[in-house]
Amino acid sequence: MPELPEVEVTRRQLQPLLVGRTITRVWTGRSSTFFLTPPLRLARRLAGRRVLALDRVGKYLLALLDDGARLLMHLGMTGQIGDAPLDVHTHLRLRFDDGGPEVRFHDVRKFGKVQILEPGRSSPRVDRLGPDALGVRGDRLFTGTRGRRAAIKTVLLDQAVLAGIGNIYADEALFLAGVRPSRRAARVGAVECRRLAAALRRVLRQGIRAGGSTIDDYRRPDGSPGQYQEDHRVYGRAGEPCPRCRTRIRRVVIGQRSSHYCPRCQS
DNA sequence: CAAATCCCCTGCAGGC
DNA sequence: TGCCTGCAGGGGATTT
Repeated sequence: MPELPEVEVTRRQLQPLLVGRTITRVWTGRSSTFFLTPPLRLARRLAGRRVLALDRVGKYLLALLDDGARLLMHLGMTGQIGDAPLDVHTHLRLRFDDGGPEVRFHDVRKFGKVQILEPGRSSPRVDRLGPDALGVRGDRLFTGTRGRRAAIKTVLLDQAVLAGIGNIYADEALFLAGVRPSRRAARVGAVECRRLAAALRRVLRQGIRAGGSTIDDYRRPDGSPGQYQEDHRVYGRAGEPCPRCRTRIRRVVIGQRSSHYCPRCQS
């Protein structure tokens, strides 16, 4: 479930483990779904490279290398990078010239991805992304939802409109903004868009501060779980009382995704 | 063009 | 106890 906050927490903790260090040895697994760049080529491209920076865009991490290439990484559903477990689900291991701790990419479900982006080149995966959700403003949400007949929840999950929102933070922001997830996106007005944008920024920042949400798989680079799940107001709380009005939280499926909302507070 | 559907992958919960 | 089914979900590809 890594969404923007989980990826950002990963970026911050991973930064000192990658940036400034030179990769000496690379070990890879063989999963063809995980490696967008074939494992042997990826290993050859990484060996000897120094990492200059670690950036995030939406749910993607981008490690800038000293030859101008970039390593694109996505955590998928169950990815963990850093001091991750070493077992059959470990797909990538990086060792460094300083003899310090190795960095591992572990991913049980293999929805995660790694890919080398050669110097000056990008990827449709990145190019397609809308603006990063952490700085979203109401007007962006407003223009991004015009002409969209789909549910507002579905549009929030569209990475081309906003990059970084996933199922949890969409539900949480919609609750804070008082907007029902099933509402048609185009019917959400400018005022509500502004309120929704503020709610998104708020839940994303709160999520980062709490170290992300750990439902079952997510772990920070050091292996510790996040804490934001404790603060979830509606996500995963179907049947529990709304924290604002005590009405039972409802769970419905919207766009193949479970959605949670308060039928009284959200319209 | 938008939206709906399918698929990838694995562990786990629930039913019998 | 063990087997089977269904579900979770990010996101790309395909179909409607």
